[in-house]
Amino acid sequence: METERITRTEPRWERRKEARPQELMDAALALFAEKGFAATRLDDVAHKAGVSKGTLYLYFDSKDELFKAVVRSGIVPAILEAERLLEDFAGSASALVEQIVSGWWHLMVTTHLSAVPKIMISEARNFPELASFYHDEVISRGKAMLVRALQRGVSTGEFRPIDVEAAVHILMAPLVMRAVWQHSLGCMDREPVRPEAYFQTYLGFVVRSLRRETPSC
Amino acid sequence: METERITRTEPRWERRKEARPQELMDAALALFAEKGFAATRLDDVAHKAGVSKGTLYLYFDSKDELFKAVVRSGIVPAILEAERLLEDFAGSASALVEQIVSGWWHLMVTTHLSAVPKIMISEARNFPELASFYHDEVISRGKAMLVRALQRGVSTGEFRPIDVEAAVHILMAPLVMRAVWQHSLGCMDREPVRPEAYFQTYLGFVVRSLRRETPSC
Amino acid sequence: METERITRTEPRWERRKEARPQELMDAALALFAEKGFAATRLDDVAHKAGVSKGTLYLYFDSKDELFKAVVRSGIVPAILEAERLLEDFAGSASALVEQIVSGWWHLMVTTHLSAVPKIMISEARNFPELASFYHDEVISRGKAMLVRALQRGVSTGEFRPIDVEAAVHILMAPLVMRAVWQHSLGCMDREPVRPEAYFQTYLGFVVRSLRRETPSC
Amino acid sequence: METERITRTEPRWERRKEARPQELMDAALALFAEKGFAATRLDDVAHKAGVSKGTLYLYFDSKDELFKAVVRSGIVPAILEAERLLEDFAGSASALVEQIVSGWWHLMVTTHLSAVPKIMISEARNFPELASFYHDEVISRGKAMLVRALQRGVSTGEFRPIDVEAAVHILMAPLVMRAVWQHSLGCMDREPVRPEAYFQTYLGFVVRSLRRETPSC
DNA sequence: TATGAATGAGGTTTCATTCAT
DNA sequence: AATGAATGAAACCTCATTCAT
Repeated sequence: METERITRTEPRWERRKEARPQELMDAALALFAEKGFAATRLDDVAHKAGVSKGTLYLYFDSKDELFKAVVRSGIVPAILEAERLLEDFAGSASALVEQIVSGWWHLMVTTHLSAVPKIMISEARNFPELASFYHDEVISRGKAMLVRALQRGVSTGEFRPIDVEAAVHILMAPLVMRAVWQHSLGCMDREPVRPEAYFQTYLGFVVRSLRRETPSC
Repeated sequence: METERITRTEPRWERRKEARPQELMDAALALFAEKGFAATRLDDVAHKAGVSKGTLYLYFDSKDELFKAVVRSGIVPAILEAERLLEDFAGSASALVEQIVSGWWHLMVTTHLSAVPKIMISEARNFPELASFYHDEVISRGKAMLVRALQRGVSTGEFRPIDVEAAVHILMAPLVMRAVWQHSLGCMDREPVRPEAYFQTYLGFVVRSLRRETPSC
Repeated sequence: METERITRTEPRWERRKEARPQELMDAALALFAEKGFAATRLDDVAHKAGVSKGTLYLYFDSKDELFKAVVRSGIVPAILEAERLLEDFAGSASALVEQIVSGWWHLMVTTHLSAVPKIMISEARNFPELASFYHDEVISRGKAMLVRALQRGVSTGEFRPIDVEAAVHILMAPLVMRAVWQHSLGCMDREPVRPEAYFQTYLGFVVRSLRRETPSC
Repeated sequence: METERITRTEPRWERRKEARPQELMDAALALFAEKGFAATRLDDVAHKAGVSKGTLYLYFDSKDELFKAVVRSGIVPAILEAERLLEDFAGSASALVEQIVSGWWHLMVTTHLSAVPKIMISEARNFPELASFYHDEVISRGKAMLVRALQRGVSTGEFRPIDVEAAVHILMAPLVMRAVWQHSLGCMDREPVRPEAYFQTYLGFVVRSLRRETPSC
């Protein structure tokens, strides 16, 4: 017992109060996205974050609260930033729409947040309160931005007249779907469509779908 | 609330045993779509189908097998019928595309099958074998139909040149997304877009996205 | 597998829907009395009752509900019967008091219900709702019986004037204490006082405590 | 609510480490009495004593040891003092008995020690060793004092002949019960009996129970 | 064939205890 | 001496699965 004193060099654990919540949420985000909420075990979340199960409960009151924290902290900052960016956008309606969809695309490509839409869609029914929160804080506000952009284009005559509400859903679908797909059936694709090709083709579709008809000669 | 049983016309005691599997799969489809796979209890499935939990095991070996049977029996017949219908389609590429998307739309609107894409997307990662099956038997074959239609349009000059693979994903996204939405966050929409408006707007987008550019004067 | 067919003579379990609840409550009563509520494991309760843990949950929603059921089903019938017996009691106040305390003593000696006062006293603070129920349904009604008997004795001059409310507590204390003692420190007594000696001495004290002073000569 | 700290007169930083164990035991006594042993969390004990959980372990090796220390330090000094007081008591047997019960009553009313009988009764079965200690050091010695007093009264003819062992239990029951009651179901009493009324009525009962029968004329 | 009581593995959650700071 | 973050064993509870009836 007293004989080996030098052996233990590294401590059994470290004290990392500040970093823990984010590490745990990152681990949880990944697992929720991969397996869904119910199939994710807290043991695995803790293990992935490099702590024990008990530690998780120092920072989150329950599995539900962890899930909510993951969604809230993951997406709300992004929507806020988007709103700030667009606040005093000066360009054409086309450019504005392109800015919005590019912003979303960029967010999904450069971060792990594409998992959030997937888990929200998968689990909305089991978390009505969270779904309500997500609807109010993310979807409504995201839609509002796009609705305003389309209405501006229509009223200036830059876009043809359209059902703006329907159009927003239709325009966003390929972007949301791509994110969702990556975390579910996408891994089955033998020859997945490359991201750039997908987005460029998508942009081409958006432009042609919206612009005013050029009178044929 | 959750207790509403499958409607039956025959009296209980004459129910032929051949009908049982389908009744159970119907009940399961509804509950899987609503709550997800893990959160659905077999007790509830059995109760909704009007039988006891033990009976369920006379027809399905496990919860997993029930799930697979639901997906398989729900969607494969539909894809088969679609292929048969399109086999000797004679019209233009536009008409062909419209036929395909209308067929899907009709299927989703008139049956409960819109739940299948939702649960496949939600659970694909937990059922790799089933996901593989679904990919091969449903997605690949569905995509193939649309790819052929687009290629035909492009080669005849009816459509502009496009990345056909990407286009298929983008074109289907608003349709799949609509189905998925209904079974998740859709219930949060205060003023949901009416189905007809959605589909008509969608069709307008599809047409304008694909057709050859009219040379401006 | 197929080779040994005669070996298994007794089934893995029996179906005893009717008897289970009482068996479980009996087991729980014994263990709650011995170890207290928190220190009793449901595993042990189930094992003592000869079933598995899961079975317990077929009959009781939670550990709390099991505890409440034990108390309720154990004591309420006894109090009811006591009230019925005393309803048209015709003898003297002394005889009435003796009837009441003898009834309690008999109940404690001939059944396992002496555990109920012990666990109620030990756990009252952790189950305010149950304590309230017990107070209203058992203690209040028990006290009421004794209060009436004492008042009758005082007003007929059979007993000396006393503070009836205080007297009830004091008179019951040796009876309740004896029950409680048996389930806690009693097992430490090297030479426990025999039940009959205890009760006879007690009765002697009661009589002398209550009866009117005989005027000294 | 539970957070009220032990009142301190010295400022925090000067608190001598000698005071800590008693502060912790005071906090523990209160919580053990209120919730029982198992339901008391060491976090709460530490918090109530104004220290952290880790500090508690500097003074007590485990929750069990803390519990034992609480009981030991709470009650042994009291019994010692009682023995000293009674050692050369010169009055009548009646006065001696009254001195003993008054001494107990006073102790229970003026300190928080009434919690000790309650927790010992509740937890005796879970702590056989402690129960044994308590039985030998407290109950036996307390009983011995009363036994001697009664025997003296009987042999001098001041008391009537009685079963002394039984009488001791019966005489103490109303006192012990009152202490126990305060920490359990007592809080349910709508109109609790006032302490003075209780004790005076009790004393009246004791006197009449013990004194020699006055021969009726 | 049909039932539903019984099972028990596996998950979430709590909290006494340890130990890096 | 003091802290409180981290641990992990152990408890409650759920529910897919089995099997006596």
